Amino acid sequence: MKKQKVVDKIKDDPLFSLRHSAEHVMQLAVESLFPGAKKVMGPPIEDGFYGDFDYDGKITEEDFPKIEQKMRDIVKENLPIKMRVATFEEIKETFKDNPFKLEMINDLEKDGEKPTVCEIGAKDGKFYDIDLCAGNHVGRTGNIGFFKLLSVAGAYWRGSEKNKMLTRIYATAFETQEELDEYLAKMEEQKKRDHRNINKDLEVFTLFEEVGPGLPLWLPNGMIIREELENWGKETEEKWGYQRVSTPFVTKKKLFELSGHVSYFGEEMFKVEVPGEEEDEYFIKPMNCPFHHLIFKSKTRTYKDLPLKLAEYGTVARYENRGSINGILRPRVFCQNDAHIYCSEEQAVDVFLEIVDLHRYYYSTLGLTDYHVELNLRDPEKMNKYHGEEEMWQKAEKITREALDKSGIEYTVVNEGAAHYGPKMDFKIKSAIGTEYGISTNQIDLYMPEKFGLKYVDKDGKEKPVIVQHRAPLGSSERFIGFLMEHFAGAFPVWLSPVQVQIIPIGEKHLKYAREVSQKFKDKKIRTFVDDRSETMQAKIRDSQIKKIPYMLIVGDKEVENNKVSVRLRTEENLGARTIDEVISKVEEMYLTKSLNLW
RNA sequence: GCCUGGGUAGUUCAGUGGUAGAACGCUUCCAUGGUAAGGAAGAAGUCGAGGGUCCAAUUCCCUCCCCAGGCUCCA
Repeated sequence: MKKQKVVDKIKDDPLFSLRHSAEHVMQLAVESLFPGAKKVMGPPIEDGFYGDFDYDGKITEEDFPKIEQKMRDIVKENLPIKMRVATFEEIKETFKDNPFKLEMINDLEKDGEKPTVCEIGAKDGKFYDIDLCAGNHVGRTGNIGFFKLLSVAGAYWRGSEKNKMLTRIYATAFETQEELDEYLAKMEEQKKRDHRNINKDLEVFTLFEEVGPGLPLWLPNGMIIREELENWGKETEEKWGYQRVSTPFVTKKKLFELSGHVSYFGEEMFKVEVPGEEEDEYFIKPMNCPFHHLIFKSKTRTYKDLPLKLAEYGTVARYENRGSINGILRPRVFCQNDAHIYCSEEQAVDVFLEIVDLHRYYYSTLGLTDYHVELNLRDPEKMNKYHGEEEMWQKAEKITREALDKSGIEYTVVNEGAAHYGPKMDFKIKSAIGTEYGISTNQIDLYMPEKFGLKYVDKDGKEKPVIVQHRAPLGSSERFIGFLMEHFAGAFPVWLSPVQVQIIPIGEKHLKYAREVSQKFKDKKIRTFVDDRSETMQAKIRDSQIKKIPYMLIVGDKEVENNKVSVRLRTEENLGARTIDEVISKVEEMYLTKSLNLW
């Protein structure tokens, strides 16, 4: 289950009351079935609700049927659910054995809020219950609709790993059985779309325990996608005035101390043992930034050089949390579509605008339309974790906001996600099935020039440049391709398809002709294969469909005789017999224009 | 990292205190097909790794490794 937030607006949703009530019923059921289990809390979330319990024993998915049965029993009782204002005295007494509830009650009291409670059932009723609750309920337990428990998980109290871990049960509820079934079907679809599932048919990457977690090996198909994408990135950057550089993947600790990364990411860096150099610690680079700064510094730069755009497809290694590794979406080694832009303060807004345009170009080419920008500023409660002067930060924020406002792009402000050296502008993209991914991050940085002593010669003396730090519209090749696998459900556009044309000879006697046709496509650098297995045509078509190969060319007696090919698209469209030249020019056109269409 | 569940053939999975099965895939042979699975035979497994209990462990227990789903605030 994906992380979901409780948004204020869903409180108006009729499902909110229903799920909120269902959650209370779940609490009742769990408390009666597992003596000692204490409810802590449980809000509705976007797609359902969850309940957190303080319980020293184990609740597993095997227990779900009996919890659900108990819930149905409570539903049958059709008990009233009522809200009322309580006194702090009363509820402190009620929850005297529940330290988590008491903590919440104390917070309420501190904030000067009125404690409201909801009561389920009558005092002499079977399921009498009182709970601290902000309300919005359906009137009776009989109205909680159709529900299903989904999964059980551990969750830290208040999300901090220093706190006790509670048992969380995820569930969902809808007004009708049909809606519930529809939701469950959607979940199934999401699972099928998971890039790790798609990978089984597409053979993009593979993982080995002996290589290590989060360290994917790229298979030939994956490499085709990756190189097409990276070449596109390089060509585009060349057109947009970037210069390519390359920097070593191992470096002394010193460099990252200078950039301030060691104190923030020290634990997330891979250390390298270097015999005979004990006085210097070496690391595999977790980012490319400091190297690019040094390249800027490698000679005298003048205002005429600005904006200087240094680009690198740089492979970096980060020792990510074991639990957050996920296929190629979150590996430990990945290749960034990275670049740093050095410019004057006056140029900064325009440079930023150009970056927004670059994103627009990339995403519209790929047909990605559902995205927005998140502007991450400093967390006002943790101001001490950021480097640099207040004035510098304000300037950086002003530049970023001005650029975003001018660009007309939709953006939201988040007060906590800034990098330690500057505000962040992240692009969040939704895949075709609505899962949101943080793909690209872009930062403005007035701090590093100071740290690295970067200067350029202006008309009247030396000035500090502004750095647009780490801009990466295509993110990392790993995550981007993982995202695209889900987005396209494996059916990549022609230019990214590992095999673009599959030639399917009907019988063995058509093999020679099939190979001749294949060569004609290969001459045009179209990725073409002949399925020469001794299988039926139907089986070959089926296999090509599963691999989402865009074009299937069937050749049999008729085609050989007329010097044609029968074209079947992966959309199951049958275009009938066509001349080879027509097909080649069509495929070539779709390939070269990076079209999202097949014909 | 922490909680829960899992790890058996390339893949998906079944199964058992007496060292293993299916389907798909793969190889070979037969079949010469007309738009999503033709047939047969065969190869393929240190049952995640190490330790313990036992006459005997893939199965029971412990440790570790790997995989999956969760884990800010949000009554």
